[in-house]
Amino acid sequence: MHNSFLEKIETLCKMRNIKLTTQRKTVLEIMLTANRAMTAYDLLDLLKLKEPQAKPPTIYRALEFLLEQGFIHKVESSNSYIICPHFQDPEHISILFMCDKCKKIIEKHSSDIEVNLKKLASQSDFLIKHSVLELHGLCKLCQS
Amino acid sequence: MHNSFLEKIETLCKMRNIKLTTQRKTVLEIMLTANRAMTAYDLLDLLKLKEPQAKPPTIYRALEFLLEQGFIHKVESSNSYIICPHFQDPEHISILFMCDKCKKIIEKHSSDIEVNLKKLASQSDFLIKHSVLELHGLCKLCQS
DNA sequence: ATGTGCGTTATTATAAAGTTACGTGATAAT
DNA sequence: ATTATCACGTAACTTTATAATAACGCACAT
Repeated sequence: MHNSFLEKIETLCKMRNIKLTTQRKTVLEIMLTANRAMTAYDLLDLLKLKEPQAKPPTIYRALEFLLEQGFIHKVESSNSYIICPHFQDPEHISILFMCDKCKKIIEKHSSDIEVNLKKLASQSDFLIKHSVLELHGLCKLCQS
Repeated sequence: MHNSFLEKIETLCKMRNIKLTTQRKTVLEIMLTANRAMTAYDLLDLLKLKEPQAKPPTIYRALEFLLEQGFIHKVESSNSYIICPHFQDPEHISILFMCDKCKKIIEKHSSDIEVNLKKLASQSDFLIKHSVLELHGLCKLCQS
């Protein structure tokens, strides 16, 4: 199931010479198992099952690490966090389609949109560092 | 200066038959004067100068009203709120270019991007209700 | 004019999300 | 071995937002 995902992450960490500690790996596993966006405190509660001493900074540190490495995204409009299936491609711009009913999130990409955004930015000599593209609405199943 | 903005808002409220109360108007004035994104508590502090009894719910109620009417946007990635200069066009998708250094926000639009986003959404039969497009980086002045 | 309905405002309390500060032990680099 | 850095533990706190309920006040129907 998600073993291959974790294995790839582990390999990548070795290549980057950074430490995927047990704690960080546990948080990743929790997120993989959940397979949906979760808040920091949701994650903290689950982390506590394995590491009862965990406190808010514990989870925020792990999230910071995972965000830096591009393994997860922060979902700004719901203050939550979600696995990024495209961590191999660090420069990608992700577009999140978020169903407001069932809470499912689909990550998509579009080079057309990337090009258009960059064009729009360059018109104002704006240098893009990070993009937050979150589209709220209803998924196919939740429309009927 | 920003009188014309307020006048237009007032006219619009009359047309919609909704009440731009003194409190709500004061909040709008504060936002217009500031001319940048502000957090709810920034706004609350300034509102208190005129209305010392104001409490968190006071500002959140005003913000809720202004958001519903499309007079302001919530900036999700900084938990703040900003005037929307395009309140006349309720269906527009706004793209916010946010300078992480000087905090200035430029709102832009692109029908190309709108079309592309809708196309991408329809590929998954996703029905878009609301868009959060926030691009972080450096503005022209802050790059040098 | 008067009550009644409903939107607005007031007040208290609490929840949710995130940070700061400081210490300790492990690791690794020289 | 020594020192610098990183990861983690812990307590306290700040910031952001919502819940629950009461009181006010105007619109308008009788």
